Amino acid sequence: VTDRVRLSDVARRAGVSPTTASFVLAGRDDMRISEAATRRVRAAAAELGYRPNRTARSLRTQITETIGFVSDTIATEPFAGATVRGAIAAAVERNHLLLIAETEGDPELERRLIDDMLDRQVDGFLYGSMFTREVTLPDALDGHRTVLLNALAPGLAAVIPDELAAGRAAAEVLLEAGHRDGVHMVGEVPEALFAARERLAGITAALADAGTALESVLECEWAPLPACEAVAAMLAAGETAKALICINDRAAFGSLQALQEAGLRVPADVSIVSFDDSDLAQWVRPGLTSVALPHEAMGRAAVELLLDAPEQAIVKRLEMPVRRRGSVAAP
Amino acid sequence: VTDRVRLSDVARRAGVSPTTASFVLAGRDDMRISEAATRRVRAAAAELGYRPNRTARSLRTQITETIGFVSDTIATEPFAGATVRGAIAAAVERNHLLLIAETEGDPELERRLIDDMLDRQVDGFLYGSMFTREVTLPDALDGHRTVLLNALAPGLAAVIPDELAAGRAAAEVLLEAGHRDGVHMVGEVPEALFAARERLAGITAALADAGTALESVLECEWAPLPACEAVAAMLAAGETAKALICINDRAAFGSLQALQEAGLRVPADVSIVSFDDSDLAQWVRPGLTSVALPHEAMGRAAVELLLDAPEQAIVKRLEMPVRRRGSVAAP
DNA sequence: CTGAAAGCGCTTACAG
DNA sequence: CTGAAAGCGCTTACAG
Repeated sequence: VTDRVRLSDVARRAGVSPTTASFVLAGRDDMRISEAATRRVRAAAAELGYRPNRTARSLRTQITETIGFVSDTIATEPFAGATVRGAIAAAVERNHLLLIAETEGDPELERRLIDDMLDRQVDGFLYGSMFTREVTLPDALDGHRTVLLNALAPGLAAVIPDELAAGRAAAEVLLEAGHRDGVHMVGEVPEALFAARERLAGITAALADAGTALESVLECEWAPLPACEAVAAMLAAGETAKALICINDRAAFGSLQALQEAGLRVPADVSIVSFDDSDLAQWVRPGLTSVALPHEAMGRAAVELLLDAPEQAIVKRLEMPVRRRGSVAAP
Repeated sequence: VTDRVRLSDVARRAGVSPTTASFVLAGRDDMRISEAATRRVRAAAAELGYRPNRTARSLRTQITETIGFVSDTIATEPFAGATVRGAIAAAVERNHLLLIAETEGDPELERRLIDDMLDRQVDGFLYGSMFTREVTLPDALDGHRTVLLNALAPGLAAVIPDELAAGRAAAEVLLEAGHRDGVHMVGEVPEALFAARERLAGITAALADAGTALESVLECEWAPLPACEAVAAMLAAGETAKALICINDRAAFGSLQALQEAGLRVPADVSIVSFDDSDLAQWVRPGLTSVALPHEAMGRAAVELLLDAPEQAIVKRLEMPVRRRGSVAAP
């Protein structure tokens, strides 16, 4: 590596002081630098391929244009890599870079990672959670500009998916197709799970608005096998099902298997709507109509909130778009 | 935020010079600082909760303990988020942090991101690719310590999955179960695709060692529908299939559908082995025996290579472990 | 319109 | 055993 060009190199070549060179390069036209000097500095910088040493600049300005992204986990569904991608893209558009770390839910590791980022003088934090939930902000983040990502805490800026509206949307897809009776929900709804609670509330509200209600909620884990067993059991009990609202695509996948094994066709006999819009939703046949988590948009929105509205404790609820595929038909 | 404690604050409280405080905190026992001074500095630092300003330190030492992770894409299969996770974990274990960015395959954006990281004085780079492939190192990275991740270039350190051995392993799973005839491969093998080429080479070699060979290669895209159609067409043409080696789990998923529709059972009538070990492999029934991409291990290995063997152009081929499930049986 | 000087918070020869 | 001083590469009052 050849040594980096410094500001003093540019200044010397342009025949001005570092002060003047700095003013020109910073674009501070309030300093009334002469046309000639401006031109010479610009030319010198270009010829030498000058790039400012941001470490030095940051030491002086106290600004690093770097954001810390701290999350319990990064790679896993449903709080997926697309969130990271969205955050990175929004940051880069605003000339920032992201320092990323995973806490694995370990408070000690979390503390250390936040300190490590603070030592590197990050300008602010994105604090993320895999599942949407209420969190308490770590002490280490106290007093530092932070936006919660897929998490909520009193008095703090946050970005979450609008699960309530998503629940309504899922139910409305069925209502629009003409379904009123025999609508079951597949997947347990633990009180502690924000997404589940809100989805169910939205579903219930939309059905109530239409003067009807859920036939039943099949309590099972959010995975193919449990869902398959739950649906099979319901069918075996003689219940009629005309439509299933599955808590996620994996549960929908299992439900699909149960229906097939029972000789029921989707969507001719039973319609299915689910949540997440994971890859699975498009691989399965028929494709699943699914309400998507706006991962990328959430990452973007969090960065935008952090950078554009530094003082406000706004909670942004992002729309969860419905992806229509072939799993819904008239009853 | 209360102002950060500086080294000079610690020194004053301990009654020593910043020099002495720095030596103590840096653990430079070659400087023979007195027991008493050492104790006082340590106590003062602890009481004040001192943490060094890494920006200032970096400006002086030219070391940031920060690594730049540049990849064409980060969130997508098969070069998955687990790679990022592994890299982050290995970095944190070594007291480093990761600056992460995505180039989206755009050379201009790539150039800019690398420069942005260089401006922040990163100590080195991980340069990643979504698909394993030969790359040419961007000019901007010239002369900077770099490890390729899921990519190869002459004379450079790199971490890639051992696809050749993986191909052998897939074939051996079938051979061990007693398969010799009627083994087909599902999925096209473009010359440009390193993974495909090597997998096929490994399969071919293992079968040849056992004195047999692939019945055919079904050329189709690596997705459920194309694979389903290709397998259906083969069956319709009257070919007999006893085992399928599918280029990835999505192709295996499609193959499974085609077999089911043809009334063939897996694994009783036809065995299936595939690659990737994605979530799909465990959701499907029977579960797919699949050769896994060691994402997390690759991320870890790349960081370790970068930090522990800075001068060597080692190419690490990481083992792809076979995950055995229910899709293979004796013919 | 321009430059000399101070200072951001550290580390590290150097001198004693 | 310890400290005064220089310096990493910038930015920015301040003076002229």
